[in-house]
Amino acid sequence: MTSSSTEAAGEEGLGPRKTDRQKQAAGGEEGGDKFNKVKKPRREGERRQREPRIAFMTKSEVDQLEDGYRWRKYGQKAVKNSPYPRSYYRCTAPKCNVKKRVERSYQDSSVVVTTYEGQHTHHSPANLLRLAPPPPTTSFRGDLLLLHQPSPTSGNSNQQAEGHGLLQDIVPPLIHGNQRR
DNA sequence: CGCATTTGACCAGCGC
DNA sequence: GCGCTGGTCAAATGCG
Repeated sequence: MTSSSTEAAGEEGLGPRKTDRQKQAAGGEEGGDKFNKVKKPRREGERRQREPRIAFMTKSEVDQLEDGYRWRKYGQKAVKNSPYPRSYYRCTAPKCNVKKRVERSYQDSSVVVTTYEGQHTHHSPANLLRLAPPPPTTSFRGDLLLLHQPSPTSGNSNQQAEGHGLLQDIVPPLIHGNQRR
């Protein structure tokens, strides 16, 4: 976190999101418009949309990889490339717009592809708890495969070093196989 | 009671 | 121009 920071900057956005979705299944007489645009009005600042997407494979049987942060599942969709559905997680922190995308490998059901988007702006709850439970036998961290991120920007060679030190930045060294729930 | 999860619906972008 | 996929939100429900 000292330098790097790609660009992120963040702050902004998340403003005009009042558009009430209000499903048509409510009450009944709504008349007028049935639904307003309720999607991402990302329009301001054309110089955006370049967050560091880090995708890496992790050999694990559970989707909820305890990386030290609390994730709230906000969606699930089935992709065509995989017979398994893809789960979308988001950091529970209000100021943390970090998103996580968990998908199972279509070849190895024991391997899940986790794609992190953004960086945490707060400390991990696990750190505050100071939990230090020694994992008994779970050693899924042994297999970590870095995936490359294709750069859509044509003409601009955007293929910099792959992850490397970046991984340690997004993955805190605090992983305990303690699963609640 | 609170929080996390689940499911459905809708939109936006891209491809053909 | 239309279709499809992917992505996100919103409300409801269940469990602790």
